[in-house]
Amino acid sequence: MKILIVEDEHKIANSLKKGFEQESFICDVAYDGESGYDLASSEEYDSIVLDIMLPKKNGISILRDLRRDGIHTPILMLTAKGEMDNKLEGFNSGADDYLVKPFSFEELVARVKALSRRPNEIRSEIVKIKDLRIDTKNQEVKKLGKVIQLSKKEYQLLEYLMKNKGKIVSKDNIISHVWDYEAEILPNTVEVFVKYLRNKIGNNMIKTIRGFGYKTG
Amino acid sequence: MKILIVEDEHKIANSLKKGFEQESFICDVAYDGESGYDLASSEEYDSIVLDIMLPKKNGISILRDLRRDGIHTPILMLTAKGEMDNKLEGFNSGADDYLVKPFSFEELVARVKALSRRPNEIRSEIVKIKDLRIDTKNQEVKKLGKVIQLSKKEYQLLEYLMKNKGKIVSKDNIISHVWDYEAEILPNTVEVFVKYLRNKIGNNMIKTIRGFGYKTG
DNA sequence: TTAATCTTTTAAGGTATTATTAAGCTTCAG
DNA sequence: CTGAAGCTTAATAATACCTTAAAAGATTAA
Repeated sequence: MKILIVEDEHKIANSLKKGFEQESFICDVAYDGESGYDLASSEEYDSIVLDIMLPKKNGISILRDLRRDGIHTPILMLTAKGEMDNKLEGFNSGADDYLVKPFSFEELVARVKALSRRPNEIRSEIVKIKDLRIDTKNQEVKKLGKVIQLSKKEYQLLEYLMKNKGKIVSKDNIISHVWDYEAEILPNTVEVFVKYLRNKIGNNMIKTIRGFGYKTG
Repeated sequence: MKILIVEDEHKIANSLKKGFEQESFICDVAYDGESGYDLASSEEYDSIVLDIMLPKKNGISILRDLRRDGIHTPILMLTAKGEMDNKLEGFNSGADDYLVKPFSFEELVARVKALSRRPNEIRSEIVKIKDLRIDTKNQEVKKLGKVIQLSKKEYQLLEYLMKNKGKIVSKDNIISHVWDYEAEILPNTVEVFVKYLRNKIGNNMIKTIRGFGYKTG
């Protein structure tokens, strides 16, 4: 179980870290909004504990940006009492839970555990190559943050290629995985769809390995 | 703080009751599904602890009916290990938390406290997109402050779409969530209801993602 | 109850998009 | 140079979705 704590008060942050480690969590800490956002974007966490008031980039902005990026890691917001008005705002930006300071550490742990235990069907898997990322839950493809519209077959083909990034996949392979079990499809159909994809996501993403198949990543 | 425990094993139920009373909770117990449902409908509780396997009416059915009745009391589900598949189902039917047996009593208390402490903002959740807002507590939909009259199914569909705003929901998804568990409904029915909704709330709210489903927000 | 009204579901026709095939062209290895 | 493998484009077939209307179920009022 790995979590991220984003909290600018070093004293609080460190005692939280200690506490969670005692509960056998693996625990990263960020002391400002920007590095919090960067870590949350690049690492895979089971949950994120996120303070609202932060230097450089506030918690709500982080939350909003992460969700926009297609990152659905469960997030628990920490709010000071005076920030009460932000609660609704936080929820509306996609927080999964929140806790008002001061809170008992036991309660925080219980909630984080609850969040992390949520079945991952709710969360989504994200595969990315270069500047292209697909969100397998939302079946959404983005290049440099811009959504690319794909048809169903195009999407399925791309997902298959990207899930096998680094490997060479033959046309037969593709046919048996992307089309129905015993679909009678010409290899040319695959070529055509590769062409469609290249038109949409760029020519440099899918490489042809003559005689063997295609390779991505 | 008043809670309801619905558990058919008298031994467990009674020891839970004792434990909670020591934590100064007021505590009702029901030993089967039907009386559990009746109590939950007629009394006001801060939280409900609900076993899944129950005589007469199972936990998921109780949960679903309560939510349908507009009762949003926080509910914590108890699941035996073998019932793991039901977790998702539980969450999807509107459970707020769940615990897998066997669990420590301390953890149960912590979670129930956490649930009961949740402010009503969560329960009567207000979801809004653009100039449309729905109040899930009152099942009221407003556009630019003006109330929009929706039929039951129309409302349920809209709520489901808006609770998943930003995500693509497939017709199958919609069918299994908005209609009854084993309802035999044609995909066309969903299309028709989308049309009805669009007529009432405007065409720009629900986007069609051909081949995948619909997206809101 | 019965009629009147509203809601839910099915059915059928139309349209636009997507999937597939075919045919000619290009590239590359031998 | 040649033949196989792959690329590309356009044409055709299939299908998803929209729309309208009407049938089937509920609900309400008289």
